[in-house]
Amino acid sequence: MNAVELEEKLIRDIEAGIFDSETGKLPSEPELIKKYGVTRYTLRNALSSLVAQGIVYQAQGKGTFIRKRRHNHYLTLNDTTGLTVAAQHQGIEITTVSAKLSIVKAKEAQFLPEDVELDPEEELYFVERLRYLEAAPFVMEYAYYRKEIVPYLDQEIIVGSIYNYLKESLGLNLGFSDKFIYCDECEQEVAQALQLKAGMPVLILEDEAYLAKGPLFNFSKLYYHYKYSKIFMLAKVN
Amino acid sequence: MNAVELEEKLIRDIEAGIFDSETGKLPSEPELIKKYGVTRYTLRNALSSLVAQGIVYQAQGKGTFIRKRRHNHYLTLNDTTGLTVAAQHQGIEITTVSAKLSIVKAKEAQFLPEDVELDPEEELYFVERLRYLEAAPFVMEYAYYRKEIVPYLDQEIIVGSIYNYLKESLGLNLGFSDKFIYCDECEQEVAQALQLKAGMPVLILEDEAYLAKGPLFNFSKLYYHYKYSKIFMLAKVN
DNA sequence: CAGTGGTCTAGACCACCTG
DNA sequence: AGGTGGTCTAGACCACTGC
Repeated sequence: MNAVELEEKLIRDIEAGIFDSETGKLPSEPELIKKYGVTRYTLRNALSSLVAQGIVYQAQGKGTFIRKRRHNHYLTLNDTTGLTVAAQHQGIEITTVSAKLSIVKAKEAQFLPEDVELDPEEELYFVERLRYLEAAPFVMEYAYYRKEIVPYLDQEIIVGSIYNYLKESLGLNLGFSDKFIYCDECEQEVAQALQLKAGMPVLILEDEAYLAKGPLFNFSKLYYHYKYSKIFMLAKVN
Repeated sequence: MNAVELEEKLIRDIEAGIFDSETGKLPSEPELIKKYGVTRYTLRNALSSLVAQGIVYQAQGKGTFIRKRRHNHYLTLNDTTGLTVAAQHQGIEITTVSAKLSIVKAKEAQFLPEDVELDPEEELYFVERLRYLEAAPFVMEYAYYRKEIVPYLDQEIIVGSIYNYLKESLGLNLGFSDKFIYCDECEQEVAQALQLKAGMPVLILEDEAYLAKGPLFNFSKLYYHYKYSKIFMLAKVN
């Protein structure tokens, strides 16, 4: 069993309630090592992933404890998953209600990445998507993909999961992404899509995504409806 | 040399430009191990901290590379530091222009933590602070501290770094904190403090902070001026 | 194929908490 | 003092990249 498998097994076991439900205490590391037949390295990797997700916390000298959470938020931001709709696991669905595809040159783009200088003549796919959370407008996305890295996109692909297509069909090895979060007054075009009024708040997420090998392949700007968007994150305190 | 010392040394060496400035490539791991006299475990811990800060990235089969960044943001959110003012390193200062301290019972609090049930009669310190970034109003903070864990606060403490006081003077062992980020329309009281108008956007950060041993000791709500607040974060892409 | 980072094993010692 | 998690050592094998 590797770290990822162990992590999934631990989550299942926690949800199944097989550990002490009174105190929320997990067995000690030596016991878990025996129970799951892994080394301490693998166990601790799996556990630290659970810690990062806010599922458990570890206290030196005491043990590992399940966290009781009553979170009621839609977006989760963390190291390993980026920004995800937490509620998707609970059956709440995101649907793409409109998606538009075009090709533009970098010099014509509405915005450019902060950290990478592009050739003005470079061709980019431009994807505009409006997505709903259940029946409510949730996010208006404007995304550019560098054509030299993502050679093909079509309408069918962009209504689904673009990242899955990049990984599965194109075999791209995705690496990391920079995210910038802020809020601003909503402009007319976005306001209309999200059924807001111009000047009302909107939560903006700028994203610059890189392949594992280093090059930028995608940069985008996502406008979230402020009433349905709450980002969750866990941090170590220093 | 331990992982933290190595991390600091690596940052100094990167800033000093001692590595290949053309490609940004660091020496390979075996070479760094020799150079700094540490084991691979320690080296990789230090490097993964640099990765989490967006200072370098690692590409399997290729090497470790320095990232060129031109970020222009004020707030950094990451695992190990929580939310920090990035620009502080560059001489931009945060000053507390007003700070008010009172004691209330939990049942009288303006808001309560999502994840912890408090005794309505429990006493809390309530700290209201307005802080400026240079000459502009930056953040209005409303923070509650559980008196049974933080037995003493006074005016002098709350104008400075409360967390430093908790660590250094009270010897508390801080653990982790949940953070919720969203935006909303600004209410009158906050608007006035931030020199905004009611209804304009405001970036809100809710924070629930726990000791290493597990108990909640602080929960707060920070209202950031939307024009000066941009949060940076780095994520692995799956 | 050689060199890179990614994962894992096995074991030691340290720091912290509780009784 | 004994048990807990936190850090570190030393070494092996795997997966990916580029020549």
